[in-house]
Amino acid sequence: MLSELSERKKLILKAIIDSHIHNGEPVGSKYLSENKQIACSSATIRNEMAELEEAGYLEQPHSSAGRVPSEKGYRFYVDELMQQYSMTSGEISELNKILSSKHNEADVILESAAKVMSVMTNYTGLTVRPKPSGVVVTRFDTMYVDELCFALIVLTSTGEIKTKKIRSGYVLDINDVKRIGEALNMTLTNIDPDNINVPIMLELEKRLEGVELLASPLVKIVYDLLRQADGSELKYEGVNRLLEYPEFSDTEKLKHLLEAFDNKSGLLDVVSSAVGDDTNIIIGSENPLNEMNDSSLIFKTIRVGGKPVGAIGIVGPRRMDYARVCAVVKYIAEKLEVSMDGNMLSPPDEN
Amino acid sequence: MLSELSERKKLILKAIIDSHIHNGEPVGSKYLSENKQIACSSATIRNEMAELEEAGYLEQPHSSAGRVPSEKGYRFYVDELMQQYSMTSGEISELNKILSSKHNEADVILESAAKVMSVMTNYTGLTVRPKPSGVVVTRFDTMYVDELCFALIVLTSTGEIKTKKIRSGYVLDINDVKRIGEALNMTLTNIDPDNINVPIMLELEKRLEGVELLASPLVKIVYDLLRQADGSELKYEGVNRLLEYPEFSDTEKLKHLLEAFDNKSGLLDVVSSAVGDDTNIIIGSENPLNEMNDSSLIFKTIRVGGKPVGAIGIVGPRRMDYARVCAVVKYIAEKLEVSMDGNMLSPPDEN
DNA sequence: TTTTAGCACTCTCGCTCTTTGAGTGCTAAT
DNA sequence: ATTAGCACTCAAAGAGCGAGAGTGCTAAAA
Repeated sequence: MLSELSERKKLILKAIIDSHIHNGEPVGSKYLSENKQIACSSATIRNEMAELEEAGYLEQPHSSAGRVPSEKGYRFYVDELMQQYSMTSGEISELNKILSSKHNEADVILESAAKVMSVMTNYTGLTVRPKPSGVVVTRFDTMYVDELCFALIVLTSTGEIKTKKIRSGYVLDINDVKRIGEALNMTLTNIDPDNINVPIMLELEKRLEGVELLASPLVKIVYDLLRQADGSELKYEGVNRLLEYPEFSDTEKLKHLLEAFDNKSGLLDVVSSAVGDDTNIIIGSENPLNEMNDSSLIFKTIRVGGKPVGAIGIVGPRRMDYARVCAVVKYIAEKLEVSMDGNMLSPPDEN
Repeated sequence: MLSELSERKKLILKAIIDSHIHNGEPVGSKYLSENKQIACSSATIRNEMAELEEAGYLEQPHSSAGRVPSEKGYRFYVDELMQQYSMTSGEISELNKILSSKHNEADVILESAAKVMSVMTNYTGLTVRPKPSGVVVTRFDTMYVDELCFALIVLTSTGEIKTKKIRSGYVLDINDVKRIGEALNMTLTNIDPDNINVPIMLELEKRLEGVELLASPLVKIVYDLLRQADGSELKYEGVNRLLEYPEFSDTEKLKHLLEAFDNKSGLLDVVSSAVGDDTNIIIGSENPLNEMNDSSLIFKTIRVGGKPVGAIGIVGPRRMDYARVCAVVKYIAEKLEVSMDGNMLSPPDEN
C-alpha cells in the first residue's frame, strides 16, 4: 500500500497523533491551526481532516468532537511518521546505573529490567522467558543436606543452574549422595528427557545399586526440572501505572487487560510467535488476544549467542508514546543482551 | 473489653455482616426481619440497629440508608461471631490436585499457591519471603562449568539452596574449582556474613593460594547471596479479581492499593512484624500502611522446621469473606509447610 | 483551483430541578 | 418490650436547559 498522503496531510496527521498521545483528548482544527508548521486556516485543516477520516486514518468520537487517530492512523504513524526518540544522556546514565547495579541470574535481571522500563515509560513493563525446549542436562551434582535429604544440582545446556531438594525415604550418607551424583552424570547427561528409555533406566538402576533409592522417581524429578512448566515465564511490573490513563478508568477495560496478563499462555504465544530482531509494535486489535484490543504492546526479543533467551516489552494504552517506548525498549534490550551474555554461558555444543 | 451485646444483637450484627459481605450493600431492617432466626419486627430491629450503631459496630452511609459494618463491627465478627468455614471435599481435592502437581523450589511453590488462593477466594493472593537475617551458610559446593566459569552452590541454615554462576577472569580447571569449594567450606560455613573479619579473610586467602582468584570478590558474592536484597520477596497474583468489587471501581482506591503492592517494603514490614502462628487478620485501618486502609489482609506465616520461611495471604476489600478466606489460607499454609519441607522420595506409592 | 471567512448545526458536558423509593426515627398503641 | 404507622430524609436516576467546542457547508477571496 503506497502512501498517497500529501505532505500536508502527513503533517496534520502527525500533529494530531502527537497531541492525542500526550493528552488523550480529541484534537480540533482550531488547535491545529495554531501550529506554525501547518500554515493554513482551520477551515483548510477541517477539509484535510475530513479526507483523512475518509481514508481511515482518523475517527470522530461523535459528530461535533475533534478527531482521534484510528488504528490505521497509529500504524501509519509508527511506520512512517514517528521520529526517532533519542534518550537524554541523563536518562541513559540513570538507566545504566540501575541495570548495572546487579548482575544476577537471568530471572532477576529481567525482573529489574521490567521495573526500570515501567518507571521510565510510565506504562506496564513485562518480561517473557521462552518455554525451554531441547534443553538437556550438561552436568549433575549432588549435595548432602541431612541424612534424609540431599540436593540435586543441575547445569543445563542453556547454562542455567537449577536445584532441587530431595527427601529420601531412607537414610543416606555422604557417599550415597556422591554416588547418586556420579550415577546421574554417567547416565543422564546430554540426553533429552523425552528420550530416556528402558536401557538407560536400567543402567541408572545398576549404578544406583547399593543406594536405597529407585531410579524412576529420580528420573521424574530430572524431567520436571528441565520441563519446568512453571507458568512463571511471564512477569509484569507496574500495573498501577496504567490506572493513570483515563482509558483504563473504565474498570472493565482494565479487567480485560489484567485477565490477559493472568492468562499468560495467550500473551506468551503472541510474543513468542514474533519473528525477527526488530522491535515489535502491536497496535490495538492487531493483537490476536481480544483482551488486548484496547491496548498496545511493544516488545523485543533478547538473544544471547543467537538464541532467544527471553523478551521484554511494554503494555500501555493504544495512544502510548510509541517513539519513546520504542527507544527505551530497544535500549534496554540491547543492554540486557550484553549483560546476560556476561553472566550466562553460551550454550555448549554437545554434538 | 467484654462483649456486652445481647444474643439478639449478635444475631442481628452477624446477619448484617454476612449479608454485606456478599452483596456489598447497606442492609436495612426490613430485609433482616425476613430472616427467620431473628424473630421480631423491623421496628424492633431498627431499635437494635440504632443501639449497635451507638456502640460503634455499625455505620450509616447516610441518614436514610441501611447500615454497614464498621471496622469495629468486622473485628467483633472476626473475633467472636464468625463461624468456621469448612471447605467442601470438592474444594479440598481440587486444591490438592493443583498443589501437588508441581513440587519445586520455594519460589515456585509459593507462586502457584498464591494463584490457587486467588482463584479459590476471588481476591488477590500474595506471597512473602522474609528478609534473611541470621542466615548462615551450612555448606558450600562448587561446580565446574567451563574454564572461565564455575557455579557456587550454597546450602543455607534455612535449608534453602542458592546458586550463583561466577565468571572468573582466569582460566580455572576442575581441581581449582574443587579447591575453591573446599576453601569456602573451611572458612565461611556457619559464619554470619556481617561477622567476616580480617583473620577469616586471610585464612581464606591462604586456602585459595594457587588459585588465581581473590578472596574478597568471592566473599562479596557469598554475602550478596545471603542478603539477596532482590526486592523480589513479595509477589502478588490476581489483582484483576479485585476489580470485580465495586469498592475498587473507584480507580483511585485501586491505585493506592497497587502502589502499596509495588512498594513492597512497607507490606513486607507489616507481614514480617506479625508474631505467632495464627492466621493474622488485619482489617482496614488496623493496617499501618495507609494505602491499605480500605482493604483487609489475611495471612499466615509458613514455618519449616520451626523457622519462618515465608508467608502467604490474601488481600481483598474490607468486606471480604473472612471465614472462607481464613479457611483457605490456613489450609494452604499447612499444605505448604509439608510440601516445602522437601520432596518425599519414597518408592512404593508414586502416582 | 485552492484557501478562507462565516454561519448554522450538532452533540457532549455540566448544571439544576424533580421524582422516586428505600430506609429511617419517633410516637402511640398493643 | 414490641410493633404498626407515619412523617421525614436523602441518594440515585431522570428530564430539561444552556454553554461551548467543533464540525460541515457555502460563498467569497486569492
